[in-house]
Amino acid sequence: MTKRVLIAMSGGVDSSVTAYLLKQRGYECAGATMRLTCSRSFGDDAPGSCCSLADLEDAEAVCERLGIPWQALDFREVFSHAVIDTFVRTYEAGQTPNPCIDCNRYLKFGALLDYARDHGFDAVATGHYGRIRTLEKTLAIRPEASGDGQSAEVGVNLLADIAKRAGAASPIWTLSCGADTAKDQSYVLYALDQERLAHTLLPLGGLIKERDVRRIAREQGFENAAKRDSQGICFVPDGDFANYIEQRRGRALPEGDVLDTSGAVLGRHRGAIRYTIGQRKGLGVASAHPLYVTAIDAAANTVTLGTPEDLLAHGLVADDWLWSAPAAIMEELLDDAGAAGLAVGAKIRYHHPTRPARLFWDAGGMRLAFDEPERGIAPGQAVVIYAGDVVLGGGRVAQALA
RNA sequence: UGGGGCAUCGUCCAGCGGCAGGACUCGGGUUUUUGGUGCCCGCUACCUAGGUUCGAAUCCUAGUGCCCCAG
Repeated sequence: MTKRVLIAMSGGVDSSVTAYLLKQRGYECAGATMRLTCSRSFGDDAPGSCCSLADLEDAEAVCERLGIPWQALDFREVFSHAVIDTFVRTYEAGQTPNPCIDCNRYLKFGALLDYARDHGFDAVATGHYGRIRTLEKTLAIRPEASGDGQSAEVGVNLLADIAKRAGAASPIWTLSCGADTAKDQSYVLYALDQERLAHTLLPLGGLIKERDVRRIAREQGFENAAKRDSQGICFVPDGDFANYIEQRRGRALPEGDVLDTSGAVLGRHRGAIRYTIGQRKGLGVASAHPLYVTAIDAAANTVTLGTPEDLLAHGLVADDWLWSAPAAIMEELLDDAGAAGLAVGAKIRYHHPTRPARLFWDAGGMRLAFDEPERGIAPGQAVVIYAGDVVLGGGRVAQALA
């Protein structure tokens, strides 16, 4: 029986090629474009936002060209609550949010996936650069998998262990890095659990964007073949998120003191939300050496600056943890690992190397201890753990540990 | 107001007779479906007035300001 797939169409190149590839493979396809922001009339957003009129037209045009149905879905309310509110609240708490993570979790693989399954679709597809396979297949192709030495080795053992513990039960799904290492998006997809992975297709995972995807788009005559990659926060097209938050709150952010690590006042800041841990630019404080934001105290409304050394941390506590790998097995593995911790690779931010670490299951949440100290661990950001290039799960950084 | 020291980019320092150099800040760019990091490019300065010299930020004199020690 032909599988029915709902494709999340942003109007960009990636999702367009996604639709084309699935059509080629014989899926029964339909395209959907989510309307996410609260512009006054449908699609009057500035260029660069998620659902400008031009983007909607691009998505519709591609579907028309492919001969598949297209629809726009109004998800503004979910987006506002699940993504924007969290974004604002996190900043106000002195932390640094990653709205794309929430958007994937609650929109693309949340509301959209729910909608799809409610409407007779078997799966949702997106243009993300990540690969979903069965664990069996992942283990089979393991030898040629690239990796960063040690953690890749660790990964093989872990994955084999998971397979062993799972026995011959229902298939286990793995989420791996995209083949295009420059575009890999596995980090922002860690909220895809087994259930969601079973109903998700990422046909671009094995392709290289500039080499393959754009070529296919050109060959198919897609208008958006040369369209720029999206970047920045889609609901803040001009990138001035501090101003966005001020607008949304209806008042200016209070000024506060900029301190050094001893507590001495170095200057003033125009709102603590303008800063993030590890930030160097825009501090307005001159010294013999560059200074970085090492702490943000929302309650005291202060920003503390220090040296690169002050940014080093050996571990972190994460909350809001989600397993991409089978949860029961992962928890069993953690229990068995005990005080030694579970050896994994950990990524504390997007576009950052995976670093060897040990994972512990503490009372309050997950704790990670890095083999070598990490720089600039920012609360609010996602930490994603890997076995080799396979995503095991992730959470939200609650606190860095010295 | 006795003695000593210092006055150079917005900030901190280098240059001590031959076209003023760096770091930090700031601005721009690049990278990036978060923020940040990184990388590239750029910006602005010799306290004032005389003098010595072919030539002075650099030497001399005076002035002004600041600092330290003696009070």
